Amino acid sequence: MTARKQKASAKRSPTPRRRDEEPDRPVRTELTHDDLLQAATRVDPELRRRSGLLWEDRSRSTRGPRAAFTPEEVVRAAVSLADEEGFGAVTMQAVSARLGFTTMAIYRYFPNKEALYDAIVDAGLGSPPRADDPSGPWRPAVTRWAHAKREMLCARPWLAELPFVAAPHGPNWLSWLEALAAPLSRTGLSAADLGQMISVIDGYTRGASDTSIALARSRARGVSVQAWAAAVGADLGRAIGDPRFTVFASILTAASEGTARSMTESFDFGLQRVLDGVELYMTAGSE
Amino acid sequence: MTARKQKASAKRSPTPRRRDEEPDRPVRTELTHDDLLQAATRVDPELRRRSGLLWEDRSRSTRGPRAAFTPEEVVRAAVSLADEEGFGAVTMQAVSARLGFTTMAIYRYFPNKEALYDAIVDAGLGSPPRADDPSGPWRPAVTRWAHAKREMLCARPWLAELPFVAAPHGPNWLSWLEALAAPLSRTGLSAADLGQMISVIDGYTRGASDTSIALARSRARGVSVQAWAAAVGADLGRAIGDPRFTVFASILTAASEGTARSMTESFDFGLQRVLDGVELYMTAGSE
DNA sequence: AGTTGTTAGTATATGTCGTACACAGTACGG
DNA sequence: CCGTACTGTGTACGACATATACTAACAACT
Repeated sequence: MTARKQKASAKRSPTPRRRDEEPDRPVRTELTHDDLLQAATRVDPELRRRSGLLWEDRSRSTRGPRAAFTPEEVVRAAVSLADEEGFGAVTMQAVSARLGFTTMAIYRYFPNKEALYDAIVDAGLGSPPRADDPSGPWRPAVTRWAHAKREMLCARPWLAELPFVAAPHGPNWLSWLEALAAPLSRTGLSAADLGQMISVIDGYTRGASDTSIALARSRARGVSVQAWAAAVGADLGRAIGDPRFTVFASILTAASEGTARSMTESFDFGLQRVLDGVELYMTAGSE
Repeated sequence: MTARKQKASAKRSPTPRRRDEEPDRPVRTELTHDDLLQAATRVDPELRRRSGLLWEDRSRSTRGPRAAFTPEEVVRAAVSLADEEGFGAVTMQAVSARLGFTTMAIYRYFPNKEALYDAIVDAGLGSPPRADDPSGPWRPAVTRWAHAKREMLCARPWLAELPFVAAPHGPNWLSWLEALAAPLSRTGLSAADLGQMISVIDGYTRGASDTSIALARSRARGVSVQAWAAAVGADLGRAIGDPRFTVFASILTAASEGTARSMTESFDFGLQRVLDGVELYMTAGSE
């Protein structure tokens, strides 16, 4: 009955969960880049395995029957499933059914659903666009990068449904970072500052795309743009007239009668403000 | 068979996809603020109900037996469950068990899990910090807001696991926006520009907190900081030596020997760049 | 006070999902 | 040409969301 979950709620026992090699070291909130690389030597075996599945060549032994399909086919099937029916539709059964095999067949290739998800995420990210001018000015290149990333996220709105920072980072994830780092590095900023700027630009791109992503996700589920806007608008509209949200309400009503910007224009406007800030730091630092 | 699994909530109608009042209107990608408010009049009934559950007073009729608990208690139990054991532990069974009732009892208060999640998200957001100086300069106030929001997200890392832009926005969600809008409005920017700046700052805050959130989430699951850093570092470390990621690898190695910034410092550094951009636009526009 | 209808929590059942485990067939390497 | 490592399959189980039918409480109207 309910006794089983009783255990879960009462389990704040002396050993909370997983054990690590350093048992009672005080937890530090602050973390430096140094820590990051220092610690990379001793890796949690579970996460190492997940990461390995993403990066290492998985060539199978020549013994036994020939494999009927490849991990890539599994991932392809899963990605198209997510594209067509949303991320929630990606179940082990649905993926295997699409391939024409039993559910358990997938487990020969991926130890569990998590591992499959890791692969799906990296595949879903795809490759960043080629840099058209590898020595041109940084700012238009970065602008193109941000728009491309936003478009990619809108095209695959299910990507934003999972916390992919926590997951192992695959080749495509790194490729996107590299594609941003390359033009930025032409600014002559220090390595430390470059890392910062990457996180500023990537952070804005990801965060400011949220509304567009949500819209794209709803549309993928068959909700019309009108219905979606109605739902969001109705929520925001509750601010109007409520004494707790006077400032926000005034923005809302004023904005509705002013010149309306499209979402892409909004994104670009914000991006240019962010890049202004980056540029200001560069010029102020160099002179 | 490709299991026809819609989102569980949308599966009752004979037609798989949800129908809207405007059946075949061509889908428009671009959306203006105007559309948003225009359309808010005709609201999708399902979403309206979810939104109503968050906003409207749910007083029950006086007939029948007295209620043994309130929706607030359910939400409180669910939030503490998420805090303690992660968002994945929030199941209908676990929540009800924690309250000491049967699973189905919750369905008297929330029509389904989605509706409960809506409430949990808004409760998890909590209230934004009180503005200490309602007429002081905008920039420190906005800085405090961003840090507060980041801290809130790190304290409840499970909030970032769900796409809460798509969900109905509750009172707390609007409160956070209001708390950011208030100091920003003192800049004298136009309403349209204010809306933009809100999305810039909120977008950066949300996006740039990702790494910290992921760290917090791992820690909440009992993974030590060292193990987490090891996993992330091991992935990033794969860039080093790989000809595809030369620029990024050089940033990585150079940064590791330079002065290390803490994550909070990094966040603030980026935030100040963003605010520089905002400020630049203000001053450039006004003079 | 007795009746009645609404409502609250419960019991039970069904279908989906992830995944453990044992199996039977396959083909390489000895 | 046989053993063995590996293949996909069949079956089973427990967690989970939720529909449906129930029992009992209790206010309102006789």
